[in-house]
Amino acid sequence: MSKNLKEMDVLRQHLAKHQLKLTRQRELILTAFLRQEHVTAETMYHQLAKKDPHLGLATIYRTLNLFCEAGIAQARHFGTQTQYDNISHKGHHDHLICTGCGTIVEFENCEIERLQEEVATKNGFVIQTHRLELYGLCARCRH
Amino acid sequence: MSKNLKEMDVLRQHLAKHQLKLTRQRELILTAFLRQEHVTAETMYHQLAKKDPHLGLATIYRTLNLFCEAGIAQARHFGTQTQYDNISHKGHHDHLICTGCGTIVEFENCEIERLQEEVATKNGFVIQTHRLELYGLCARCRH
DNA sequence: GTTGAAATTGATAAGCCGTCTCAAGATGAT
DNA sequence: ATCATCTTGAGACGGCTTATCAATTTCAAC
Repeated sequence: MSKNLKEMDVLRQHLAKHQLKLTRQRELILTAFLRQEHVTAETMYHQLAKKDPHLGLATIYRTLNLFCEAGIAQARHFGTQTQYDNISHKGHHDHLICTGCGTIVEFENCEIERLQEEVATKNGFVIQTHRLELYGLCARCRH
Repeated sequence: MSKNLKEMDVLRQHLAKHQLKLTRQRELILTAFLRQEHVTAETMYHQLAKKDPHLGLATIYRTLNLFCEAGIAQARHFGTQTQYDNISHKGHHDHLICTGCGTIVEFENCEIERLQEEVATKNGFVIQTHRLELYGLCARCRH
């Protein structure tokens, strides 16, 4: 629970700094968001329909984008949809994707991350986020 | 020119294997495509409007997707649009992307490639292709 | 605790990108 | 040259996201 409080404080500070207000909806969406690694606006819409049937889809989009600006979430385009990643879940953001059956295996490799930083620095960049996807055939699909 | 011939052969083989036909439009689009590292359908549409004012946007989308299936191009979602990358530019298919100004710096890092293979093998995968994008701010946009 | 200016919400319209549809035209095996 | 088949172009369509706007909520100042 202390973890959620931390994120809530980040949000509160961001709101204060930009003259925005803390609403019931924003609290509700943040709490639900922090329970998962990555979501789409649509999935949150369905998840939260039980708790608040009147919560609008537009509000969810607006709020998730707000989280991105506050540095709590990170948007990522996956296929045709936008995934919102929970930044506090470090690691496991890279994907091995089987082109045969569609299986997705998440992995993390510190050495690769380190080399990425190295490349960025060499080019004068400061990395905010990254995306690494390896496409291939899993053991089963190779037969 | 020998390089273009090679890609044209790859396309020809793919077409033959799938009972598809080599059309004037496909040749035109391939030639223009091979001159660049990455394009969007929209930019090609404008570029080619001079050579063939009647070339439709749908045809460009269809053809670029065909190139992906033939292994000549690779689709990548950037922001709200889809970028089609020229795969024949070996060694420069990884990207550093500035979230400020949109600048794209291409790079290659053998060590990262090696580690990717390692991760894949460890998980029973054989890599066919991959995608690595580092998002951040370039030196200029950081001020 | 009231008040009131300013921000937020929900519902829906609008927008954007990419795909689908289909009649007209091009291709290429025979 | 023929003709079955594939392709094209133009616009309609569809999914995802953002914009619009009247009604509501928040919160700082009384």
